[in-house]
Amino acid sequence: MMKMHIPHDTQSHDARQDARPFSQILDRLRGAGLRPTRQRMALAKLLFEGGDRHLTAEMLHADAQSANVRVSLATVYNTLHQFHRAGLLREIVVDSQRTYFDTNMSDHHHFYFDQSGELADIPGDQVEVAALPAAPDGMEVSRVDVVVRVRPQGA
Amino acid sequence: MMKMHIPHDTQSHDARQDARPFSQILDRLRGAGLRPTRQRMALAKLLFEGGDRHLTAEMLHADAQSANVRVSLATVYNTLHQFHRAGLLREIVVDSQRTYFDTNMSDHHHFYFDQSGELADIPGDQVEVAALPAAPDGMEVSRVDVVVRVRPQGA
DNA sequence: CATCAGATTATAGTAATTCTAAACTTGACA
DNA sequence: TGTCAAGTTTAGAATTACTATAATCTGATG
Repeated sequence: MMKMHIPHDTQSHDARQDARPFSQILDRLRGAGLRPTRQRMALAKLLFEGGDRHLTAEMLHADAQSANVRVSLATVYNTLHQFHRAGLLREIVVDSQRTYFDTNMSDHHHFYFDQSGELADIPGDQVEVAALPAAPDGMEVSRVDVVVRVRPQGA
Repeated sequence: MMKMHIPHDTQSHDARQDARPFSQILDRLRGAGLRPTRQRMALAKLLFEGGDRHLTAEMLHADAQSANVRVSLATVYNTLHQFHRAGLLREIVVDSQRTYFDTNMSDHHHFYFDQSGELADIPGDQVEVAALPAAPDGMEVSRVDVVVRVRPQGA
């Protein structure tokens, strides 16, 4: 594998292609007061080079291992939360006992497959919340999450 | 308090008034193949006599203690899940690490107060999901949950 | 009122996550 | 470029919310 010159979008970029997204991440990290360390940059690569992803800390940790990036699980947790605070990731709550992070920051909602625990994006324009109540006194809406739970037909 | 003959719906019932809601619960439990034991009936009383409530297992357990109902935490967990399966409670996922149950079974959505971890019902007609995508192949929608996350103004 | 499937309980176990404290990097500055 | 404080990482312990286990109890049925 990996021998032919196939044009693809996630692997084997040249330096030019990498430059744009990574300087963006670098800026974001610096802006958030986070040093661009080896671990953070490696995790960022794993997170943002693969298109839209939904993953848990354990999943990212496993990813890192298979990519021969040695990072502790504690660092994976820290990094996910830091990236979240820096506005690079979205946190999704669909399952108590498991926190998912979404690399897709655009306005959108989710399908949740109850049996498998998997998540899928619903493009933003396919869900429309037509009416919303006023936020309670002294409060403002920080986000509206719509989760469409699905199960195999007839289950 | 509690001295006048005010028509009310949740507290200080006489036996006649209790008969209706509790025979309903009794029927539901029997229908679900669950014996109406001392513990289950006591928890049902705590759950359904106080109007609409959002609570965790720990909260219900604490409630039971203060009402001098001795029930183990394990039984509280079992009972909440059984009531949920029997269609008496709704399970709400808004916070990884904490499962809430809602005694309000009508069609409605929720406000979630991020700082305090509290939940409030939004009446069904105040949220309107106007457009929904088709469920993925072979799947059917089991539920649509809308969570409006709020925070103190300016936070 | 004896039986026994079903219910309850204390306690141990588990999974996800967070904490801790020591060791290691990093970036700024001499 | 060497030094150092501040920021990071790490292994492992701790915590939290929940589930499993196995012994004991209960209550519907005959």
